[in-house]
Amino acid sequence: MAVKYKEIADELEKDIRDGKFDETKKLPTEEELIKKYEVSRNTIRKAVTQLVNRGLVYQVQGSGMFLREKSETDFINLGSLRGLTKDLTSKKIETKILALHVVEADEEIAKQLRCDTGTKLYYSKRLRLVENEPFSIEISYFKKDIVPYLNEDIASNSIYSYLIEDLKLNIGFADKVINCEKINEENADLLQVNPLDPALIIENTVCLTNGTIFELSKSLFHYQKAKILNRINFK
Amino acid sequence: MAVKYKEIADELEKDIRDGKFDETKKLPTEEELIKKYEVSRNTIRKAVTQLVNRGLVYQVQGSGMFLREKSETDFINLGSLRGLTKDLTSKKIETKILALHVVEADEEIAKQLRCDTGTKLYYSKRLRLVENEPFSIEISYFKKDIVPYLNEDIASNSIYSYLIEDLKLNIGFADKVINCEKINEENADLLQVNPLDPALIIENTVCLTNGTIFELSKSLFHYQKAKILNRINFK
DNA sequence: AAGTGGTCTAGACCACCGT
DNA sequence: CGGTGGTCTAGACCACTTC
Repeated sequence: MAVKYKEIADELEKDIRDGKFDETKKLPTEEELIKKYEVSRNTIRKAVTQLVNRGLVYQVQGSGMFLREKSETDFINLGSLRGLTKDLTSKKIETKILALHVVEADEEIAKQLRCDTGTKLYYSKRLRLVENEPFSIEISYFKKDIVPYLNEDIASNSIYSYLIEDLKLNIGFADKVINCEKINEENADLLQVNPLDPALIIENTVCLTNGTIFELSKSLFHYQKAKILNRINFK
Repeated sequence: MAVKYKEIADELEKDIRDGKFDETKKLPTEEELIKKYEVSRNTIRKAVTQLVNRGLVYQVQGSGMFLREKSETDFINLGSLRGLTKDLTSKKIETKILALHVVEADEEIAKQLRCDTGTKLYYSKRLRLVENEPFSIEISYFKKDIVPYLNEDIASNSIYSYLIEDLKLNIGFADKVINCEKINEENADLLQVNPLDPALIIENTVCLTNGTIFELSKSLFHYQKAKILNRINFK
């Protein structure tokens, strides 16, 4: 880390989650935070901006910085990097690997990944279970030159933890497209719903900080169990 | 406006949309923008941060500031304040008002709006048509003390334009919950789909900058016609 | 090594909220 | 009016990319 404003943001986030400001529902003033952390005002403001972007805090000019109401837990957080493992912390999550191997990009995938057809990719298909019940099906393609190695052990846990902590990938931004469809027979079977029941779908295109696309994924969620939460700030 | 960094952000956004940087797919360097707009570096950086948050640009340390690929048009943009009218600019949008009147908050709504039961609210139910076909059903509750007046004429166009430009409301942040359900008979009829077909749903709780909740809405989208786009930045 | 973005500081002045 | 956030400046130094 070693970056002050991020460290302060993370520490404040922890304090917020620990309920340290629950009585007042307010953060200390900028002045107080400046003294506490011994940094300049801009650094405090940058840290707080992080909290605002994370949906934890809102600022009112002339009045103070307030906690947003705690969001429902157990929702899928669109803005969070890692997937289920971090979103549904209170639940038991299991992963069943349905497929994991190297493939070559066909024309369609190559176009979406902005690479040549034939480029080597990891293909994975996983069934995620929450509290022992089928929750989602996740199909992913990773560019092999960026993710050179993947195995069942890694894919059974959080792939993203591996990408970030082990491979040290710098993940920058993503496009997410959400819609819903009638589910097909094969997937209905996996999610234990009826064919033609709805499925909530997120298609995800993920880029490194330098702009390179490295992952394409499609997740199908159980329509009765999954809800997506997104906290938005205007201004 | 009168705020420099927002003005610069808006001007740059316009330039981007006008294709002014399409050849290089890069913004001018910070140095060049500082000279062009005659402001300090921090002001330029704040303006660019806006563009990053809007999903238009990404920054690469040591290299430059690059345009993100143009997103599919005709998607519902989760992050945008106004609704369909701004998202699907290329399309013909019509609104049919199914209900619009003042009601008193029942227990359930009062709880969600953090107000007393019996509080006066505007209730509206609208059918939105895109290119002459049913697209979504939008049900909204507005606190009447914050939105004192609403009529069919306003609700036929963009309610949000009215709230912002006429009522000068300062809209701050929102919680959006997305899921999908089987549609009921009445709504299936309106959207011209079959009962039990899927519906994509967004439930929205909107607050002013001072933290007051003023709107609650639920939108049901035609499952084959609606896609939601969300551009996310990590870091 | 030169170019370009990222972090941090110190200080000035403005705008808004509440008493 | 005092307290608190919002905008803006000017300058220093660091980190990464590119050649």
